[in-house]
Amino acid sequence: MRLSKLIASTLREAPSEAETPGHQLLLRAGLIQQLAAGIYSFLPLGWRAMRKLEQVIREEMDAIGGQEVHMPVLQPVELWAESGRLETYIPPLLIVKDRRDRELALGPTHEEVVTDLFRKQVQSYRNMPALVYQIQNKFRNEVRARGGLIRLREFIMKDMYSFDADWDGLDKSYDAIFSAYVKLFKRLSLPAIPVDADSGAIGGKDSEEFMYLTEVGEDTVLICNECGYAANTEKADHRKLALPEEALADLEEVATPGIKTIEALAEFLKVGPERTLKAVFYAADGELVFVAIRGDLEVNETKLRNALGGAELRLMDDKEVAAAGLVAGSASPVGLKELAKREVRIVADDTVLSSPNLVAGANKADAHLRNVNYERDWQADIVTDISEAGEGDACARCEGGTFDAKRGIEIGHVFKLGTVYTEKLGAKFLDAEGKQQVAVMGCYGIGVDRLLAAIIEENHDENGIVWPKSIAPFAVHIVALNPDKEGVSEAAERLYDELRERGVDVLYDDREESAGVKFADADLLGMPLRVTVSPRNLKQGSVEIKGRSEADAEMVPLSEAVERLAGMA
RNA sequence: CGGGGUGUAGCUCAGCCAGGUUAGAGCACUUGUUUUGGGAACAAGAGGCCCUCGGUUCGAAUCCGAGCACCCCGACCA
Repeated sequence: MRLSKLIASTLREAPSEAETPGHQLLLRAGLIQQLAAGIYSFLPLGWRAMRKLEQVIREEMDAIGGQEVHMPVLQPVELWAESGRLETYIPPLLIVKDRRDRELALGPTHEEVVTDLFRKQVQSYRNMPALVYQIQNKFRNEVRARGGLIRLREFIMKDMYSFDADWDGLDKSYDAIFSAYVKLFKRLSLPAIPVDADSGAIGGKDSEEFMYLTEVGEDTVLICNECGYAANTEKADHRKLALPEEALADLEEVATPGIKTIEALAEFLKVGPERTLKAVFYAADGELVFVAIRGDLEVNETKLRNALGGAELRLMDDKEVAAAGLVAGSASPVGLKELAKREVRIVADDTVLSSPNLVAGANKADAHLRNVNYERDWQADIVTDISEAGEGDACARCEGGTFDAKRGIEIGHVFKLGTVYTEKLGAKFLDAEGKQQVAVMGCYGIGVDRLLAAIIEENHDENGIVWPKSIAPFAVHIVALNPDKEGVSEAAERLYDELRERGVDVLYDDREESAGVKFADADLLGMPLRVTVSPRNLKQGSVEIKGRSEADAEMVPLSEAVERLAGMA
């Protein structure tokens, strides 16, 4: 490719929309162009990198027996009704109507479609495990796009699905794909670590995310400084402070004028926040949910959502709380259901079971209750772990370890789905005994655009991108200085042609630009090898070869240049 | 959806508060001359529905109202 003909130009200044170094480089190097929030075009260089990246992913998926397919973007909503996700999938599906008013969802993921494919194609255990994957555009009705390619509304995903004859088989498939991911990220020069994760709207049991740790990440990962246990905050198990056992004391109302927060309450009554009961109100699909949690803990909305069966959650504001006949600053589960003007569900964190004599609200302003005890004074509809772990909290997986918090980008996610979809959609096969069985499923995603963004975030310096060889848009970048002088242009053209004949991907800077501009662009674009052809070098019968990450260049005789470069590329 | 911010040339921004000639700069782009090893110099040019709609006014990029878009923080996820 001749740089003079490239339909994208480099930018000296990054558009103001970009904040992270990676996003700025993506725009400055002319790899992508935004069309709308979370929707981007890939320009020639960006698309070449994407295609190479896809190819590396394909090789790793094929290596473990993956079979590439291509499934439709348009998915009949009836299929989603069959799996039960038409109502529960959050955010809601993007749905278009065809000319006969039939509703089609733009696929945000393909569990339903692939399960349908499997049930129609595979009838025997002999064809299993079945590993199918595709690399394809996904559409999500995201609440908020973010960070360039980090969070998109339309994006490219590599999604693989495994179908096994039994649960042991699923474990094996999962492990094989897990290992393939480890290998893949290593090959891409990207340090990514697996962490425990919630399975969210996809469903299923075990699930791990591959995180690239970076300050610009949007997820928070907790890592135990003792045992190494790593988990997304939405999933992390922490050891909550245990309170000493004590005899239950009598309920007692105390005046707490103007006290509305746990902090103020603890201060006012001279007790630790762990001796208080915090009340938080949520609207869960319109239903009023009262969450009771010890004052020293925070609500983990993912855990809460799971406890409520996947409802869409929203914190209620004080007005809504008041409209329900309750007092936001002094709410209490004691006598709550009698007082509330509408149906209310009470969800309690499991710490309430072992935390005696707490201070809770009195359901009226300026008053609280002492010695509130679960069971005796109030009961919840659901009692489970709904508290969020944070930095410094004790790890539940070992003795003595505490969590460090890190930011990360989730570039891959693997799930053991089990039989959630295969049962609903009737994906059955015959086993060795001729008995009908339901297939056991797993799914494994990689966000390809996001992966590209992470690779750039990880592989750049102050001058630009430093492409890993495996996905660089071009292997060699020829810089011709003073192309109109002393045979420079001829030598550069010949090098360009001969390298291409050898199958090397070459970018050729044939523009009439000053040396400074050309070198700066070469650094910005970041191809692994730079060859400088100039009058000065040609006088010695040489060209200059420099690796993008090397400090110094090497003079190589012109006659050997093609051979050398072809060997290095 | 809640909170914060921004919309003026391809990009970065000034002008707006205190309304008043043909709306500016730098970068990028075109032409010419001179340069030529780390974002050159000079000269000449092209390029703007000042986000949209409505209002106030003799007159609106500027003031007022509504809307839209984009960015950031939270809920969603690859």
